[in-house]
Amino acid sequence: MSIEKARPGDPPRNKGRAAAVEETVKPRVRDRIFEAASELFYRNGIRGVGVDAIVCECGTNKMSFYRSFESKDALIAEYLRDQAQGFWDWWARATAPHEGHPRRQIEALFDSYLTDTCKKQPRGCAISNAAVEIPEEDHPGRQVALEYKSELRRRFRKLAKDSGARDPETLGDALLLLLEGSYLTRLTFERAGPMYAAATAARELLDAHGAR
Amino acid sequence: MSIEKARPGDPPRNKGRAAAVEETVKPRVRDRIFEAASELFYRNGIRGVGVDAIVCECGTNKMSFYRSFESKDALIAEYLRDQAQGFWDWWARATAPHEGHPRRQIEALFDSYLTDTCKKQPRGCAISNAAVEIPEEDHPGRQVALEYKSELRRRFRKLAKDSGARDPETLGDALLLLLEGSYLTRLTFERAGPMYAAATAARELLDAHGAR
DNA sequence: ATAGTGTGTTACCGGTCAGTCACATTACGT
DNA sequence: ACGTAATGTGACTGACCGGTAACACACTAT
Repeated sequence: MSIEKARPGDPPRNKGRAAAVEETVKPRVRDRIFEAASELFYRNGIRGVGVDAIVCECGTNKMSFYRSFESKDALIAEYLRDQAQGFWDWWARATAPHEGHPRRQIEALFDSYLTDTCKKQPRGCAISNAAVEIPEEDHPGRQVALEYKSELRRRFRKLAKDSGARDPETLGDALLLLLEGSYLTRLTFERAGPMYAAATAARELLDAHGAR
Repeated sequence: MSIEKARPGDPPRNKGRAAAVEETVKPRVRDRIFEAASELFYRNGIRGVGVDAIVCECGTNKMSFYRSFESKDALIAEYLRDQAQGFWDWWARATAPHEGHPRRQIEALFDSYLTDTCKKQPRGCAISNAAVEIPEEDHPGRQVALEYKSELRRRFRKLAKDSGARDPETLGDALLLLLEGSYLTRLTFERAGPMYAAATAARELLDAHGAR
């Protein structure tokens, strides 16, 4: 419904791209597919994007798709792994300037989320969305989501502990809830949404737990 | 993948049900369809459930379906309205015993969520899930989700204000984030998940804002 | 020049999707 | 007993789904 389905017609919008002066002038088909799939998966949801739409978007064909990926489900799993990696990279960038100051790292995460991530990610957290879209227990993408979430919990609890919080498990979990809630509300509140309360609430919780 | 698809074969599991002694011994087809659809939608996701699966589950057929509902999308919208109503009913039940004590009402909501709702709702919030599954802006179910979320925000902010919080908008939004996050984490953390930090965090935030 | 590798083309498979048709059957109120 | 309303049956449409087959082309390194 109203989601523009790509038809073999014509938007091979990455085909004859202006050859960059770089030496690697040839983005392999596999990379083009992966990039197009990532964008479509995020925008329209995993289940809402078919293989045809993906190959159509990057101007290739289904055979090339199945020469590069074992199956659509395998691509989904890889997409989620890539999203997770991107998140950890962001995490590292946000916390790096405050090495050794766990409380400031936590604050930086929430601040950075609001100023950067939140604006670029209108559809919330790709991995959480996948967890919603994939109810099948044995889907290859589900394991990725599970590992990502428990690692996220582990990190928040670690930071809470390092900050000297009185109850680091509860504080870490609460911070996780705030972040997850923030991602989720991006889906229904366009701008000026409740996610802007996250950073403030995080600081209040840090104070309540005596984090320093 | 591994989600059991209903086939016309045989689980009309509600057809010749034991006639209750009640007077309304005849659940109309429409109601049977709606009930089956609600359960399937929640369990397997909206997009993961076809019309065939629904009518098969309650032992009827597609014609009866389209005699009762204009379309699948219309049924989805009605399903979401019903879910929202159920949520508001729960809200009323949880807050009623503490009429006139907004802070206690907020605490009761979080306590009730953890003791009741959370256990019965292994797939989180049906409406949030729908917001993830439906990217189409003009889908009839989307408007329902939007209204529900903004009403939820309004209520939390109202309670926060009535409790005398110093910054009721921020507090209300933060409480909303905690609840949303709790629902979402149900999808990836089976038990002993981070949602159990929600009630504690809510109390800490209430304290931080001087709510009484 | 040639061989290999990567890529594109077209057609196809079986299955599922939402939705509709004409028609047969049941249930119920009177 | 009869009429009517509710429900069931099976076949069907056109579109899309994930996935595959056989074959043609283009580039590049030797």
